[in-house]
Amino acid sequence: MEDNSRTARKRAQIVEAARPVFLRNGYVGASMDEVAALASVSKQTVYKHFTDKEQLFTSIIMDTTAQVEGLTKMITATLDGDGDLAGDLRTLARGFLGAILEPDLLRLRRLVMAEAERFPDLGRTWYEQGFERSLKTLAAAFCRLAERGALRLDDPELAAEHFVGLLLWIPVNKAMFRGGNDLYTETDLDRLAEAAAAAFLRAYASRETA
Amino acid sequence: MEDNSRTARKRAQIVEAARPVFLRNGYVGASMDEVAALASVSKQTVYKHFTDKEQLFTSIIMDTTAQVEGLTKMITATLDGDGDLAGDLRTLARGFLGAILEPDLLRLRRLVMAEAERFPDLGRTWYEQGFERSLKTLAAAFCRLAERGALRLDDPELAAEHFVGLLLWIPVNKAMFRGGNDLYTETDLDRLAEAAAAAFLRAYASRETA
DNA sequence: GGGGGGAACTAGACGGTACAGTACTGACTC
DNA sequence: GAGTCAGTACTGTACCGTCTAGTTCCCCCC
Repeated sequence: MEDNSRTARKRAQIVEAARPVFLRNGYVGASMDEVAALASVSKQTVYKHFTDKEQLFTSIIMDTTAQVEGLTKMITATLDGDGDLAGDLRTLARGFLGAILEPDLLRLRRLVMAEAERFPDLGRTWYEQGFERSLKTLAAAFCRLAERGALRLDDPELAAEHFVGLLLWIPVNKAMFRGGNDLYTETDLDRLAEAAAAAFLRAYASRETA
Repeated sequence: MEDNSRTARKRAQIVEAARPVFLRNGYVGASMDEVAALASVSKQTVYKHFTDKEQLFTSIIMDTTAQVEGLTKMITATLDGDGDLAGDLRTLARGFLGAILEPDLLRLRRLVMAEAERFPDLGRTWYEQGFERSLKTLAAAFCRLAERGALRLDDPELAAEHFVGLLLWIPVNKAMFRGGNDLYTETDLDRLAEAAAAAFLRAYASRETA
């Protein structure tokens, strides 16, 4: 499965080292010398694996889109049970918050957005692979809930968009504009999740369950 | 009122020229030589008005917080009438979308977020002056509506956060990750505003008006 | 009204630094 | 022993902030 040849190992070293360098300093601010030094690799080796800085950057960012798997699993695991809908939505919301406020993911978001004009394909792909894919998974789960009569919705995708909007707009913006990660306590996050789930249910629960 | 002395004029020239340079290239990518050239001003003059690149940057970003006035006026002008609430909310939502998807404002958001770790004060101030202030204005307007019996809400600020979350999370993220400004047609925006206003009313309208 | 003094300005060179990408050498690995 | 790698020097470029020298503008006073 995983290629353990020397070439592959060196390449992995470079990628691992380059990620934090780009995350910390941005594309322009990142130095290839620092990448090589941090990877314990010579610059020649870096340029053997990646033609130039640009290609190294895009490779690293594109690799991160695989992390979405975690979110999609969380969605189906939480919503496809038989528990009470309100509790499940709260749990899912809380999980979303925890995942998306992870400091490294925030840095990645900042970086991709900052370079969205310099690397349009990068931004578009990241949005589609990360953002839209989890939205579609959520919409599908809502669809199943609607078929069981728990939700009332004409447009599952719109409902999914509204769910994440209610939940994430405020905390993500606050976190994106403030460097620190001590913005919210655990109970703050619980409260945010609770409020978003409740508002969502008022807007989208079928009448008999309310 | 406005200072027309040579000093003030030169300073204005520099600021006007520097804004697009920073917006286009980011903080690290922006060149002071380019700023001076674009302002038709010598570098000496630039450094007479601003001690260094950092101070020029923060001055420019801080200046933009004044633009919030437009949003707050829009809020009170739209919601403090006697018209039907649903229509007013739709109008307000549509206005928000138009304003926040302005390409230069998007670039500014990208820039401030990208530099939020390098300039923590900048990000925090921008968030508080721009973001929280309009949220508070909106919450106050909702409060007045609740007192007239049109809305049912325990926490006006939470309701305001939910309103903008429903409305903005999806289109703003899409726009931030994709460079182009041809993302949405006018009718797309109308539809987004309509859907957000409707969902908000389902969650927050008092029962008798539903 | 018209000089005159002084601050503000232009133009460009310069020092110091940092960086992308290349080239070379000697050592290690398979 | 052949290819790959570390270490490092090197080239060319870009940029910040300073400096010098000469010019223009503004304002006050006669």
